[in-house]
Amino acid sequence: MDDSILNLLNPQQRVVVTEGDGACLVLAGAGSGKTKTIVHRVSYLLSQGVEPGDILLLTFTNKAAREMMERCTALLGHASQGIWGGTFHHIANRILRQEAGRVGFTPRFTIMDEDDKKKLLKKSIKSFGEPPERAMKPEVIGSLLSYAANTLTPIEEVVHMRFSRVDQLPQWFRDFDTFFRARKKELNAMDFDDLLVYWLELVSGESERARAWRERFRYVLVDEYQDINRLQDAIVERLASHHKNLLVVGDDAQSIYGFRGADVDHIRSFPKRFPTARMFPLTINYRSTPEILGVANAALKEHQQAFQKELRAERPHGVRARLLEPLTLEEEAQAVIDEVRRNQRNGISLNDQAVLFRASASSVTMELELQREGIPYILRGGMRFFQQAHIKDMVAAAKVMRYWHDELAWGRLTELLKGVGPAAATRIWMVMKEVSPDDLEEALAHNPGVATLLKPILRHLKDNGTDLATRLNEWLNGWYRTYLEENYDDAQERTDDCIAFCSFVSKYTDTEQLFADIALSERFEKDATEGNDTPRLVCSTIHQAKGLEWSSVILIGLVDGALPHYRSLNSLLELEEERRLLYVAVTRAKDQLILSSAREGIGGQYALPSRFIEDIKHVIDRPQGVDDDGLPVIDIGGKPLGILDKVMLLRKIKH
DNA sequence: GTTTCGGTTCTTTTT
DNA sequence: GAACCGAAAC
Repeated sequence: MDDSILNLLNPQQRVVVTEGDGACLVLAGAGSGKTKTIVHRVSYLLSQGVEPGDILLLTFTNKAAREMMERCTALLGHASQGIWGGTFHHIANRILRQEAGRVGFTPRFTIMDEDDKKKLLKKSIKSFGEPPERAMKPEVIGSLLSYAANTLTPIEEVVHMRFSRVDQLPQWFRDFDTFFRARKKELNAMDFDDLLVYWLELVSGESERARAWRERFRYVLVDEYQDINRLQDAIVERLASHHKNLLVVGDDAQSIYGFRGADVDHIRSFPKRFPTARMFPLTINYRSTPEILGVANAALKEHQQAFQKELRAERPHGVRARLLEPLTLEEEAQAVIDEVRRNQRNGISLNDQAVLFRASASSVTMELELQREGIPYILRGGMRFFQQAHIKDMVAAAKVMRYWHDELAWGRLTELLKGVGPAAATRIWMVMKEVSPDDLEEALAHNPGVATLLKPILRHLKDNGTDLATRLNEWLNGWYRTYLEENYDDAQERTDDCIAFCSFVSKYTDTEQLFADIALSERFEKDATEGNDTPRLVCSTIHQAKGLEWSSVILIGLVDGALPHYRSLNSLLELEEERRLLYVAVTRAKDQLILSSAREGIGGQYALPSRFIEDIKHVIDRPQGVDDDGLPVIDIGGKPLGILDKVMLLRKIKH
């Protein structure tokens, strides 16, 4: 390897790059050049003669995966081709497409998103029988099953811990789990958890293939390791069990995926589980000003950390972080826009600014105001393109056109028809599943009822020799557009989305890849942002912002109920995770950090300033003229006012 | 037995 | 908005 490249690294980073063999735990604080170090490690391995195909890079979110692979390409050019890199789910999909037969699926298995899974769960519960002794929503049942899968805990145990007094429930869950698994195999459909569950199955045991996969990757590197759950950890451990080169990088202060089974304990216990493991701290922060780091450190002051690491600021001093305390959400949006505009005047491009929030709902008002003011933005998080009902209808049509025998897709499509509900949809599927497109005529002749119902859409679904995108277009113009017009008042926008979807489809020659990319939301966002170089303000959830950085970061919705989220308030563990979310948000900022805490919460409720403000108030500037409740100072003489009095008074003043 | 319609309630975070 | 529930309509 060229020494000049090594010289771009600090001594802490360099030692990871050149001595990262065996089991290694890199404790990388926010902004300490974590991704840079991984990418250079890869570069170093290649320079030592390691084949690209022998390296596996794993992360958790699409964004982080894309960032990592892009930086590999930037540093290594075409030499990076052949490296296995992506999210756990992405790599699982890639491997399972080759090996599906070994775990009871065919290579064309479909991937269900949360909605599909919920629907199937509901239907399965109906046919299997409700849980005894207690009514339970399908979501709850689903999340218990998912938790069990992701933590490698027997479902009975999970249920027993959660509902200790009900003694038939664990048994019911065990049987239902078996039933549901079988049902998914019957449908040839996997949910997100299954991708990991079957990947683990594939690499476990003593079969020839399992052993081959365990020997497949000489070097396994995992980024954001603090977000790993037990299932993923088991996969990683197996994959590295032969060559034993496992390098994990993470920061226990940034663990924010507890809700999907992630447990900081994995990173904290890494040295115990791999006794030969070496630890490498990366403690120099290159990203943020000392002022911003000060806020980050203050936010974590009360937080229990296993690995104490004093993050050192490398950059010179900048401006102090500021807190805005507007009354309403409109005022908050307006204040944010003022800041954004001021930054633009000071030469900070929209590209280098971000508005972050805890929950997508917090962004609604923000979005409206941005639109009104004509500020270009991209929204990350919340309802994604492929999750919208009309796009899912298009996908279902595509699946029927392509695969024909797809029960879920048929169900979705037929229920769009007038006079078809769940019952008729099942009847139609019973006919279609026995029939191939060729002998369709005959089957329909035997089932005139079904034939009548299907008449409006059938001719669009039959193969006519043209490519998928063209056929989707015909289906859209021939029938679906009319359906949208009859059912939605925003039919035009939805139609436009469908047209965009058709052009997306036309870029693929490999349909399986197309459907996988849709299910894993891989390519679309990249696609949507390509070829459009207008600078845009990023509006993102904190989760989606992880690993990214901007010159200016504005965190909105810093109120109790949003951050920390009200559903986390009664669990100490979850509250800690909320605190880490604040830490992640703060450490995204390079030069300027603005926090905003409006008195109006989601749904017009009165909102208190976030309890976390208490911990950071000495390192931020609070606005003048605001009292401890975050409200404008009101003095009407006489005795001090309580919060409620003040709110009532302010309402009056406002109107 | 089914579908449709109208009113009600809620809306964390990601793969 | 959109998912859900109960009641009316087919």
